[in-house]
Amino acid sequence: MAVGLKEKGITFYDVKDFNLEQTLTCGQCFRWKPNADGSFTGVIGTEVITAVQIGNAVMFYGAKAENAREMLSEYFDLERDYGAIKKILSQNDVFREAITYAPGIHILKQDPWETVCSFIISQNNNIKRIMGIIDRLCESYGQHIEGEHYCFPTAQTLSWLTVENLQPLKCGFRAKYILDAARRVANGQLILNELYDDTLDIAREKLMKVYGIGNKVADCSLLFGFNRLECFPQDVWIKRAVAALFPQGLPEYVLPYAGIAQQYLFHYVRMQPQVLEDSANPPKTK
DNA sequence: AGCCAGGGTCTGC
DNA sequence: GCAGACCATGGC
Repeated sequence: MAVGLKEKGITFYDVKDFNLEQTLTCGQCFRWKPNADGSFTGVIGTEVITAVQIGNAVMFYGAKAENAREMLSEYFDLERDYGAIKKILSQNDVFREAITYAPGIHILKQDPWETVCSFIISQNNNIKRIMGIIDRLCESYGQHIEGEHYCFPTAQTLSWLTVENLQPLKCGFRAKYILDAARRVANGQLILNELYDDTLDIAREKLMKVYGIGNKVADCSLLFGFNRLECFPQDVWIKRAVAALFPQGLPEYVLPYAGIAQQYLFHYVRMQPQVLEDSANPPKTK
């Protein structure tokens, strides 16, 4: 059983436009695991959290911090009016379909360093394997919390390592990228907290000084780690979707929420790839 | 068995 | 500026 019966939880009643499962399995995070009872367990910062949704109520167990409620609300972006945003995006038929498929996706606000490091690992990789590498990274170099749960290793910790130290993780050519990012963060060449206040162009530029961070990883970091909702990361799936479904580009009214729109679209085309089977753009994959 | 994956860098035009 | 080779590894 994932949750002790006597453990006190934090409950958000009457959440709207939110689905825990959709949010945690749509490909924006890599450390939440489903339990047999329908709940999910993951680590936020230094705390092991188990979350469960019953209708419009979401309960979180395991949070010990004083400001846990606030922290959880921020992490899951529970205050934002997604209904209003979905209404705007739904003016477009494609986004309306994507939203209908998974209307409960929220953009998480994850730890910046964890997000940067995780999306470096994500490059030219598949989600299953990304999760395995990150598990091994945390188990090898993250602070132990309890049971099988570990913190994400700090940049300072990783900055001391060599590619040989990372070899058992099987992260391949990405090892040197992880180390460059860790060293830049540890020695102050890259100050992640600055990126909250920077313009998008400056923030991107700073991230892309890291060996191994290009446009896409920078945008994923800013979207999922800094809540920069106007970022529109383009991986292979989104590029395919844009080519097939938005040959003229995105509608203007989407741009302020392009990141949210992107996540609905990403999940939709990955789960329903047949929507990309357009006679004008025959997909390469059979 | 062979193509693909939430890409980026480097080289050569 | 752009195309193509190359990078590690394993999921499917």
